[in-house]
Amino acid sequence: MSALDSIDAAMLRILQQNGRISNAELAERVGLSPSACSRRLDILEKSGVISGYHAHLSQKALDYRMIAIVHISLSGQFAKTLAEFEAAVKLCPNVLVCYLMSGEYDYILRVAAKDLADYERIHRDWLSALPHVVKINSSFALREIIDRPNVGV
Amino acid sequence: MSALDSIDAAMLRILQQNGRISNAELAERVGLSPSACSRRLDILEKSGVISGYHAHLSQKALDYRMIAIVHISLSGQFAKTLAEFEAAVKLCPNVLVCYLMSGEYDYILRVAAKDLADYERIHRDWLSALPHVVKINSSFALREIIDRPNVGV
DNA sequence: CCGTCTTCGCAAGGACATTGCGCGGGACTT
DNA sequence: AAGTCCCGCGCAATGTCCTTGCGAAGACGG
Repeated sequence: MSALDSIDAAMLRILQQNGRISNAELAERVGLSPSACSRRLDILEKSGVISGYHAHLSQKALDYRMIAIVHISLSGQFAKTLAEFEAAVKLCPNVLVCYLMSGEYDYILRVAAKDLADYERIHRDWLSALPHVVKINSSFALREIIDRPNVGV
Repeated sequence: MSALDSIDAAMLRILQQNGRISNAELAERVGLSPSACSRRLDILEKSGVISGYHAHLSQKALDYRMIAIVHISLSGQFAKTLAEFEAAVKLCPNVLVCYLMSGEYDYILRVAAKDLADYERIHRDWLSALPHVVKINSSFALREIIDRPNVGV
């Protein structure tokens, strides 16, 4: 996998903001012929630099309307403890985001649920079953103020 | 704007997972002719149900590598106080996500920065300038475990 | 029972994506 | 410095796809 040059970077910047742009227009905006652009795009996709394309829906169209922010502390910071926790949390499909954090808690999770009953199920079946957890703190999003896919978009 | 039927819902579900699928294949997977599918997609986009399409990049390709989670408390919960804060926070391009929350803090923000110096600038120029703030608590993501665009993807 | 409205499928024309091919410029060797 | 290799480009062609106009079928209400 070779390094990204400035044309690749321009392509990525455009595709972050408009993932459904046609190859022809993308080529024009980065100053390439459509064929060269198509070949570069193919490389970016196959090498994994672009991991996918996704439609961004307005909140009223979403099935999963409820967002919970979950702070979790583990019983230790040993590599094995972290690895076991992370392997388990990856299996829960409702966890959209999970970061290992600095600060008071070890992990922060963003969990999507359809409603409160659905969240109760997720909490019971998934979150409570995560290994090495000593503290779980759930907060709910009352309202979404901003949800941008990328910086400055 | 009419309600979404089951075909619209199927289209949205597919487009959430593959935003660059061709109209022809999308039509086939929801059981419509390409022309009918194209017209429905046009309506979904123009009515705002689909707010955009975005390429999802692997973290190594991103300019903005550093993620900060910022908890903020305001001096009150009056509608005017919240509205003024929200109007101000929307102006900062580095704030990717902002929720009004239940729990200890009033707002939680996900902020993207290029590096620590960039974050220091954002904190100084934007976050510190937000109105009615009485407490700011920044934590940094040490490692990304999960970053899914949608449930179960 | 008829008019209207909506949404479908079909067909055509124009745009688009992709692949093979040949060229040119840079790097490296002799 | 000349030769060679190799990577990436543009061009061209072909097959596919997207879109729009058109007519028909069904739902609904007067």
